[in-house]
Amino acid sequence: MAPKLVSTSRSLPIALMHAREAVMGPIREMLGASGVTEQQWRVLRVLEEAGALDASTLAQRAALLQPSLTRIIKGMVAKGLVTQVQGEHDRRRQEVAITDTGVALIAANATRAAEIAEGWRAHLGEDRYEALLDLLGDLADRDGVQ
Amino acid sequence: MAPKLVSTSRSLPIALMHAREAVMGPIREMLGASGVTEQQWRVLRVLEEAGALDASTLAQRAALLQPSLTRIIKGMVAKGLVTQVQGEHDRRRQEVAITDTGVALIAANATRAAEIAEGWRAHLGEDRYEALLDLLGDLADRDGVQ
DNA sequence: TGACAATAATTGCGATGTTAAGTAAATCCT
DNA sequence: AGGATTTACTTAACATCGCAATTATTGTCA
Repeated sequence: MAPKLVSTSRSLPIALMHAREAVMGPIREMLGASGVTEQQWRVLRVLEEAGALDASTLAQRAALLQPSLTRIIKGMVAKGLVTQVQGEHDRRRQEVAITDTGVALIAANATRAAEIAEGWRAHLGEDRYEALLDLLGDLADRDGVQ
Repeated sequence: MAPKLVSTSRSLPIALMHAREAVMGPIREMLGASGVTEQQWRVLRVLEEAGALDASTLAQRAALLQPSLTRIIKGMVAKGLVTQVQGEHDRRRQEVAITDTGVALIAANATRAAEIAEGWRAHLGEDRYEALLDLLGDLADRDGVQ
């Protein structure tokens, strides 16, 4: 017979969706004023941290699919937030880099972003907050297995 | 000056996205064969567990937005997976219920779904798996605050 | 070298996410 | 009673997701 499935309230996918919903709320509120989406924000954050990246690596680190990134970058180039140049050695690659405008947008939101992150940390407590990030990392590391 | 933001690898939103990506992979693979999306699967799981629900409650429990649910239900009614009837007392409400076909679809995937869930539990370990669900629940409970 | 495979990115399509506006029904309030 | 609010859902518009197919470029190897 069919096994009994766990309660939906203890289902990992549903719990992740609910958590994401709660976490993204304040972020979207913050970003709305700057006219960037949460995806564009992730792209900016990754690029500012890592420097110029090819599209594949950028997509992976920003948790975006390649096709989505292609379209997102197009909009960001138009807004002057990033640049996109063809790779020299490998002309298949598209090197994406953040612009001064993009850096300025991050700076303009850094205070609020830090406040929001601190709010979560305070809500869960330092130790549990770090433990959560570790656990989520362990899930992501298992990507593709099974 | 602008505060320094945490590394993107320790960013809660990005960690959640990566975890979701990893967790959903095997599920989508499983559901693809049945011709249902992960969202439709969540709707079925919630309805089978809770019985008939109005659209708002269903959307909340399945972690879907109302507009998305409206469209998803339309497709599911067409496929015979759920029924949708106007509320008797309150005719604004739409009562959604799972059909025998929907129950059968869950049963057909229950074994594989249980295997996948067990894989995560084994990967993290019982205690850490439960702790993760608790932590995600705490995040979701904070929805709206701040 | 030249067909073939592999890689990086783009494009197309249908479904969903997100916000805002619209519609219908119930509730409030004097 | 009845006009203003609130509530539940739907529709609309646009961006993104997720998958598949395509294009352009590079790498492989007989």
